[in-house]
Amino acid sequence: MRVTRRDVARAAGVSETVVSYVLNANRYVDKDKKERVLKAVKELGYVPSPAARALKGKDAHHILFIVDDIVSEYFGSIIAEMERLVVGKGFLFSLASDRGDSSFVDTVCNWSFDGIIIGSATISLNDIQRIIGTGMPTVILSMNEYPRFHGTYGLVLTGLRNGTHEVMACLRRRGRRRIAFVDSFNAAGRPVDRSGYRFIGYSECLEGAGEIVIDACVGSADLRRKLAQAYEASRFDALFCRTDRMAAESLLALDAMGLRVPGDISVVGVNNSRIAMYTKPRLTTLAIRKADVASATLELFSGIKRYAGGEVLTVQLETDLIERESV
Amino acid sequence: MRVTRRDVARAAGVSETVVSYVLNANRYVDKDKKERVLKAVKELGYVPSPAARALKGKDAHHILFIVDDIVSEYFGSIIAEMERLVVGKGFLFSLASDRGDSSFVDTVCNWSFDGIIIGSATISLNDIQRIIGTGMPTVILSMNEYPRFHGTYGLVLTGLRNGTHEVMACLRRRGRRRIAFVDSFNAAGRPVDRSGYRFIGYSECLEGAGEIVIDACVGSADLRRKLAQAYEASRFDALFCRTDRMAAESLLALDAMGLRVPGDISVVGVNNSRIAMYTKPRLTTLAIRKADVASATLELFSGIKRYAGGEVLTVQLETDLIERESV
DNA sequence: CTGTTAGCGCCTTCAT
DNA sequence: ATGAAGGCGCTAACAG
Repeated sequence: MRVTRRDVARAAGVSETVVSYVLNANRYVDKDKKERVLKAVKELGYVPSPAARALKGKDAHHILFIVDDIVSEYFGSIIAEMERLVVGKGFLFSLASDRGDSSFVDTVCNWSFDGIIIGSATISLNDIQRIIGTGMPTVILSMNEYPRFHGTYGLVLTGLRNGTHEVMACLRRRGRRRIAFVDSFNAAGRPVDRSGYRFIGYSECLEGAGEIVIDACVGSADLRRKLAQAYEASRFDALFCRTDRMAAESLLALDAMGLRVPGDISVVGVNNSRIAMYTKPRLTTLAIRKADVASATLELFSGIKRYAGGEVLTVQLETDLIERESV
Repeated sequence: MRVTRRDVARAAGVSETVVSYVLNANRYVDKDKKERVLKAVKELGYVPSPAARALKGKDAHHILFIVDDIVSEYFGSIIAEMERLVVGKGFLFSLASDRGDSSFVDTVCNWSFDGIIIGSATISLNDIQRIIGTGMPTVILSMNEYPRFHGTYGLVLTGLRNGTHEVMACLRRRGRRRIAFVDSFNAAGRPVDRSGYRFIGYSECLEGAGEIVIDACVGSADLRRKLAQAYEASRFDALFCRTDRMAAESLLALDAMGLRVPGDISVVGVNNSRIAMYTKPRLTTLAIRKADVASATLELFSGIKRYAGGEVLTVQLETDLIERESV
């Protein structure tokens, strides 16, 4: 059955308090007793109940990741990296997808997390503020330009803006001048978010050329239609796509339109996801350094706990442009 | 700050106990008071602390998913489905990847989950038994033939075995006779697991033809080499791959070998993941009904809580063969 | 150096 | 129909 501190205490022949002291290493404990405790802990496989710890306001070894697309492997790989970094320490990672309904924030606020990662581009500013307001260490994986929130929190700038500059430069080097921006699928089919770093980076590199934007499409058919339309109107010679998935979809669409990649058109995606390896031609893609994101985030969590003066701790990361066959 | 039951009680002008009674609906409470409580709850955005509930052994609204490959979108889509089913009820989904070290099981056992899903093919039988032994509702997403564990638990048979029969039949209809089985990547490069339903289904349909097996490869280069070798030896005319990813990798390898798909060789994957849409040719794939997996799992959780007589509750699901261009 | 004690927020008898 | 009180497992003063 469940093994509690009491069991350990009995097995080691000490009082329950001593067990706590040993495990939290916050009191000097007799060498001998200490060893007995450690031994008992190991033998019984004792792990302090996170629920009880949480109740006392202590670390719960619990990290929450708020995402907008659970299926995206982007989040999965970051979690995998973080897990690697804390393996053996008994951490638990949870996922919450914000599906527009703010009520999930109530839920979030009543758990105790050691860290909350906001990796969703669609979560409302108000909800972000509420989450930061709980006092739980929060870091924003910033894909967008955000206002300054109130309180202490972390900001990981993944480098998409500069990375996009690189993409654009690469495209230029290949002689591309009429570069279009392709947004992600979105059930609502709304216009591209101009505060996203990808788009900002894109528009900063237009060098006088007019912007060509394919707003969020509802599905493959819609994309196909809009792409054809845009080609008719603008004769674009390159596509910078918000994600690899969109780049892959675009590849299909272009193929259907009889356009050759990279012969006629260059295509670039973002994320270096598995998909990018298997398309034909293989995708050139802007890779976020996921391992860096993971370690930076973890460090920010402890940083936030130390300084709580209301400042925002920022980490700026680099990206890597992975050139494959599609440019 | 954090809003507790006490705040609600004060706001509604009742005692804390009444608040509990209203929320748990396990006592008759005066209509009027009840409404005041509900109103206060809504206004304050009160959510009972899961930590405190867990400590009392109540539902924690917390579900754990144990996986072997976090990056795989398979698990992500099942979680997404489950989330849809319980949206608004304040559920939290957590991920644990078993990385061979059993110590994570100690951790798992000391949390309180309302449900634990075992979706890992590599977790040890011993660990599974320990998890079931905690008494927390456990369901196994069964990709393999498993022994009978001790205790009450759920088993979701995703239908891979019959599904594989369909795949083989489809391949036969296309005139394929020398069908090879391609295992997943695996750092250890070990031989294919013959207790997996995919392999079982495969070997049941050999009809006298000898089996052709590509054991787990360490990476793309390894796969390429083994595939070439196997082709030399057996002149296979079809590949049934453990996952879409392996099918995609195989496509690349075959292309490098100068073999045409589906002209010379047919290729089939499993999972209907996004990848399958973007390869060239597009992948024929065996789709697991993820939405059914999600709902069956949730139902099993409540089933397990009701009957606790030591039986195993089983659900048998169907699959769908999605025929695209690669066969 | 170690044990005793008072909660953390909640649920559940037990009284009323 | 409702309130008081004990305790889930743990931590952190507070006394020895």
